[in-house]
Amino acid sequence: MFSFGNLSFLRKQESIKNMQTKDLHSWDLSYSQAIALQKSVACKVQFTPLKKLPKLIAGIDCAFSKDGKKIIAAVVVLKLPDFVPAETTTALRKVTFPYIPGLLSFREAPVCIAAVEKLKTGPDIFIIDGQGIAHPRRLGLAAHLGLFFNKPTIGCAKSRLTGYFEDPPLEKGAYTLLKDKKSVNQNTQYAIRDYRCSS
DNA sequence: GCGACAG
DNA sequence: ATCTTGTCGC
Repeated sequence: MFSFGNLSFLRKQESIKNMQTKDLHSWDLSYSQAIALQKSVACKVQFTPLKKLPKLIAGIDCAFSKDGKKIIAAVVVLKLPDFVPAETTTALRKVTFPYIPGLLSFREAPVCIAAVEKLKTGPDIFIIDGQGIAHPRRLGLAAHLGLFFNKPTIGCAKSRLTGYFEDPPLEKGAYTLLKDKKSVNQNTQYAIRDYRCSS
């Protein structure tokens, strides 16, 4: 039986845009409730194209203390298009949530948010160390933070969480699709379910 | 029922 | 994530 905190912002799914950092600390929900809430939030996500080119881009990554009891987030803001460093911040929190594949947000989002809230500049877009919508419920850490910040985010994970893919050619701009089965069959479906029209 | 599984 | 050891490629 699991019981975890840090889920109130999902509880307030009807007002994602107004979520506050303080909302991240007060509720205890079960593992299955957390999953249900991720699905519920993902239902409401809509994609909107960028209207103008970003001028500031931020990168976020987390590290842990040697004893594993503290989590540290660092944010680096770069000016575009020349990538000149503009600002950096860090934040440190106690670790309050275990690592569970699919629920990384509840472990890393709070400290990431704390670090971003220290920024004096307002980045137009974020690159985040984790999956975005390439997630079983379309709500990886990067997608989650994108909703929280109400800004575009790019999930930049170092390995696969869900689905299968073939390595793309080693050429600039090359890509392959994430599929739902370990197969070279071209007819396999796209791995990332769309929750916008389902429960 | 069993394996897979971001950081 | 972090640590440690073993293997591989340049």
